[in-house]
Amino acid sequence: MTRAAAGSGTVADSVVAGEWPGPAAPGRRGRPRSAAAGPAVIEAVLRLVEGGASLGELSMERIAREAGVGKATVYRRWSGRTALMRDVLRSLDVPGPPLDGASVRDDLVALLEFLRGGAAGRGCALLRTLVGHAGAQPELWAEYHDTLVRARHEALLAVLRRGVANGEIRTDRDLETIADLFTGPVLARALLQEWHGAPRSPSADLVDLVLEGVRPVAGAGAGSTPGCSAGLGGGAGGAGRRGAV
Amino acid sequence: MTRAAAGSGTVADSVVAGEWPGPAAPGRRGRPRSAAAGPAVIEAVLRLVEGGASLGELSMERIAREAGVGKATVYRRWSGRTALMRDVLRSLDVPGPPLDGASVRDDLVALLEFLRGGAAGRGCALLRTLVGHAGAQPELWAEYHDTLVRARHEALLAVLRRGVANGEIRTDRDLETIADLFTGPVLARALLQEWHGAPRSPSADLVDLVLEGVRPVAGAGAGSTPGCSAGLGGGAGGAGRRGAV
DNA sequence: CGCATACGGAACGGTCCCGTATCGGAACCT
DNA sequence: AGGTTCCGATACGGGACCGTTCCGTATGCG
Repeated sequence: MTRAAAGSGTVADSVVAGEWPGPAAPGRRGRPRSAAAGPAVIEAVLRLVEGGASLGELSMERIAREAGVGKATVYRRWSGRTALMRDVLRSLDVPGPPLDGASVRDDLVALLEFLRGGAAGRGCALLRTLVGHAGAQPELWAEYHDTLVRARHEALLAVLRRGVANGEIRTDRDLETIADLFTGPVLARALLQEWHGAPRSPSADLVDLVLEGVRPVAGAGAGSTPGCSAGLGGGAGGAGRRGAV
Repeated sequence: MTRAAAGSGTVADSVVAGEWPGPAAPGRRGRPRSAAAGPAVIEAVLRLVEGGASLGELSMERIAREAGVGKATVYRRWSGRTALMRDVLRSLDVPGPPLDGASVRDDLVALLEFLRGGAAGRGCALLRTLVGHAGAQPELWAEYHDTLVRARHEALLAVLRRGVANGEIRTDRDLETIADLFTGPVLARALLQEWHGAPRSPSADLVDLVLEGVRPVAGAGAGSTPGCSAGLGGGAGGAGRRGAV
């Protein structure tokens, strides 16, 4: 095991070496498994997907070659392509951003910025690849959805509910629809745009624009409606905060 | 030619039979090409993609089988998979909705409704498939983008510019960002959601919410800001129109 | 009618991949 | 040292697909 683990251990850093699949018994007798081979394979998959490969082009042979690993070593750790892809997904399951709860607006900005960051690099490449194969590999998509999407969606809904309680968000619209207003533009741009140096407007602008739209209308919503023209002026930049808790 | 053209000619209806690729000379001598085979192949590709097949699973043999057509017949009309896919994309190039220009809001609703409709059926399946393979097949994605995306994006921008001229849309934000606010939620939901009976909030709600957010803020934007609390009340349903021209 | 061409079907050689097996060597435990 | 296991590499039989070519048949033009 020399050629593996050549890349900067992006994954290896976040995973305890040795906890990879397979019968890694404690009282093992012979030569122990290389701690680097597993992460090297995961990393190779991510590198290939990032390079634009679709799932169909991800042959086990190519993965092993890219990882600098024998094919048998891959099969020794994973039962097949499905099990491997599952662990690739889990390797991307990083905790979400801290939401201090001080300001709904700031939490939304943090969430969207986190989403954009995750959707920018290899996360975006994987998301695109999986979206394209969601029909062909439903359980893989379900795994992705349950592992990476659901938690963040729940976090977003929690923030939005706080906004509703504060009176910053109108109650006469479905909360899921409002959530789509925030995440939709970020996801759509990540998925569809040139995704190589694509221009990105700041998350703060997006949040401010949408917040303006989902604010309770006068004479309708429940809570206290902030002053109608209290918004920031016309200037650019992420000027004043609005409606803190 | 008996088994082809079995499906309801969804594509054949919109294409002049006989204009399909290949040396279809006018003064041809022998047996003329079947007018049904070409559309049957296109239809088969769409059917397969709609059924969840990724590009890698779209073998020429499977396409021919699905179309009830010999493989040689496919190769007689198209030089290969790339040329075939190009024509599949073009078969989906339907004209956009009529934008009467009477109301910016109504035009936006019409555009989004059209977008959602196109992104709901086979258009959505093809979009997902292509997004997944955009890295592997850049020229195919470029063809899709130029054929189907660009025109509608330009139409949307034109409507938004009218909104700017009317004073319905603030000028201190990038128009592309504002366009993303409208299209992003629709596209993201079409691409990511369960896409089998996925719940959809009406386009009108989306337009009204976003329009509220992109309205010029008091004391800043150029045009006349419509009355602050002029919006519709809290009720559900697609109530009153706002800010007609 | 007769010919030219298209048709569906089947086969070709070639390439790639799968999942398994086997190799010589290397690493680790007892 | 000896035994055991993992390592990368390579080879295997089986299968799918590619793009082409050849059938025997069907069909329309001149």
